[in-house]
Amino acid sequence: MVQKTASLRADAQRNYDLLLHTAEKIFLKNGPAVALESIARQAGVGIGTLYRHFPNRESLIEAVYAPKVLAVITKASSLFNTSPDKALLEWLRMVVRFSEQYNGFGILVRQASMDAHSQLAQAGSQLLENAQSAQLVRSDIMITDLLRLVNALTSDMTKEEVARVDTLIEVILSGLRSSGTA
Amino acid sequence: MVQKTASLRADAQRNYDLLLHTAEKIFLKNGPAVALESIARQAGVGIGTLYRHFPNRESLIEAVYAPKVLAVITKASSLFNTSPDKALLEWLRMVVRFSEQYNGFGILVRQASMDAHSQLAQAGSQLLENAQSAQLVRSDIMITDLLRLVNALTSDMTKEEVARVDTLIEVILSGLRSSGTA
DNA sequence: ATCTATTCGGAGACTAGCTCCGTTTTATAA
DNA sequence: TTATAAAACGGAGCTAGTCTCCGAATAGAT
Repeated sequence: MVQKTASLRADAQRNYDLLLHTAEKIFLKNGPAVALESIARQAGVGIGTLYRHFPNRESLIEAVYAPKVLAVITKASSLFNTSPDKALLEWLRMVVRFSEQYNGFGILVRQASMDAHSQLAQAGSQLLENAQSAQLVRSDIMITDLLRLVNALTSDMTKEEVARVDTLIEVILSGLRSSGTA
Repeated sequence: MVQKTASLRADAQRNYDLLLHTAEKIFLKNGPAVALESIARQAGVGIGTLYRHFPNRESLIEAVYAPKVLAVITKASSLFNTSPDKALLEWLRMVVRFSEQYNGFGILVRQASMDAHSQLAQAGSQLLENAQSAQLVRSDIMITDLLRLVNALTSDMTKEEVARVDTLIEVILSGLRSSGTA
């Protein structure tokens, strides 16, 4: 049960949760462009109720993906004191895994919530800076570059393309190691 | 004047051209999601006429970008007998330039026309194979990987992000040079 | 049990995609 | 020329989806 704010009325809280769970299920199955009416219907509430809790599609997407974003951010913290190259690599792998699993969530997050996206960027930039201080990654790279590459990599993929992801990450990572501007 | 097929009636040909030019202008300014009605209106024809010539959004996009795709394919041929690494690099630069200029045209093309996309892929794969034969690019890369990376790079960019493109291409290209699976 | 603030939910306004078909225009040939 | 048939036009109108508004229903406090 996810509390939206302090003290919603019981029915409101119930419907909020129902909508969130239903939306996640449907987004996963049909992508984020499904008719919002169908989410409301399947959750057993009226369309008006959906729009009261989530005034537009973005805010619903944001709410659905917030826990995932949080997980990725937490992961970054937990990796902060491990060896810089492995930390960055492992973190990027996690971002990619989420992005695969949740149908390009990185891009969704970017479109739906600048706020969530910049939190993500901030978390990652710690790891990137560590790797750069250790001379493991060229110095002219910014975290937004990495997120762009990695998110773009995984958006809108067919089954066969998913199989290529590991190779492509390797390419990117080994590209990152090269000299830089100097 | 672009002939659609042999012998259209004069008014039909005129409207076809008008729609194409108007669509290109509007896509460039407002992106490919604009209301098709607005294209018809600005071209001075009825919406029915637009749909007769272009039965859906994809076919209009495909028609608008076809000359660009052709240019990129032609470029690939013209580079075929130059030094393999430079050829591939220059070709990818051209793809990226188009993609910047035409608002992520690579991805559009992929979504709008599997056919155009696979022609693009075929043209590029010649250059890629040359580079791989010369041991300049790791052998486990496919042309679709490259197109995906490069298109991903340039889709949906803000002004500041455009400035990062050169760096990111460098990253990708230097990543491509590394060992491979062996 | 009563009352009031909160929430519900669907009717309906609005927008964009797309189709259908009566009207208009072009090309042809008499 | 003019008549005619085929081709093309274009917008009314259908569908589907987003989003709003407000009378009805409900929770929870007294």
